[in-house]
Amino acid sequence: MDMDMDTSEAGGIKGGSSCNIQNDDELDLRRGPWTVDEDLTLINYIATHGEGRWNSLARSAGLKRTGKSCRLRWLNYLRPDVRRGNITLEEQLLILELHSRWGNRWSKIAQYLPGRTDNEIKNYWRTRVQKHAKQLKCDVNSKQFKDTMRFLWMPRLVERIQASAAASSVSPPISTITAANTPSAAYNHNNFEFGGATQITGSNFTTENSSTAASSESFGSTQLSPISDLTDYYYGGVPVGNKGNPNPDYCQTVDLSYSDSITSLDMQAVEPNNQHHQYWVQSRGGDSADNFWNVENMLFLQQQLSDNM
DNA sequence: AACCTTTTCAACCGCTTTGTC
DNA sequence: GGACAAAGCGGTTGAAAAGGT
Repeated sequence: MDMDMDTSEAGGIKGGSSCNIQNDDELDLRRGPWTVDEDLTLINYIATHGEGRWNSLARSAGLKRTGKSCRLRWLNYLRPDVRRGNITLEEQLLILELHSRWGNRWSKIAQYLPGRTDNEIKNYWRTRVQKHAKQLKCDVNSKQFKDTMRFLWMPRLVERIQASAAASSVSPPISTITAANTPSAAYNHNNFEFGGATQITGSNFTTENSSTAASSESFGSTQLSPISDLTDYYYGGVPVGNKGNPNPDYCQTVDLSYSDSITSLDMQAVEPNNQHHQYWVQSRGGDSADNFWNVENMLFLQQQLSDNM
């Protein structure tokens, strides 16, 4: 096992144990942040010999690191196809959807976000999503929070993706719409039923071969419709991820265009400077990609939570 | 400017799964 | 089928950066 391997190489189970430190010293194994020289050594070695067999790789390359540490450094940081930087709206949407299906299966989720590592997705979930749950004083795994994500957060993400696509004039053609199946209608104050069977057709998660209904139940870990590998993903007609080139033919497009039926609340949702109604939760780093929460929604959720207690 | 608090994320730990003999 | 090693995974930690006072 890796633990055993580490024990034999690094000399201990607990990193902070004196035994471990002693053996680390004996083996002169390094820990902590990687230096530029170490990075270059690892990159050059893998460029020549390929990756894998991490323990022998570490020794052969002359790195005073465990094989495990080398593997992690390569996969999470040095690999040439690692994408860095802010998680895009599309990626956020995909993470939310896939997490609703698979839970904390970070590596599985990462397979559908090319260039993103499981570690990065995990960190995103913990720092952003769990933060919101904490702000709302509910458990991140609670039905209330999951419903909030599906009925408020995800439709809002779709809107923002659409809005940004429209702003950049590269939005793909969208078929005609009806007011009833716009995401706006789905969480319109008048139509919204928290956790109930509200009309959410505008934000159904679709794949090339499925039309998974976005019921609140589907947000749990059960009743998951199978998702095929190598599938292009669309959420509400918005391509949110792919394992290859998006093919519009695969898209079971759900009408998403805005219409005159958009309510005042909906308009506020895409109007970032409305100080009166909006409480934009700023994230450090300036992405603002997770700023979907407004006072009304938070109060609404809190009301639901108190009603259910 | 200095200090304190909060947030982020790279790296680690330990457990499980997979592969090989 | 058992033993062992390697790889993979998810949870957690802690240093550094950023924000707040």
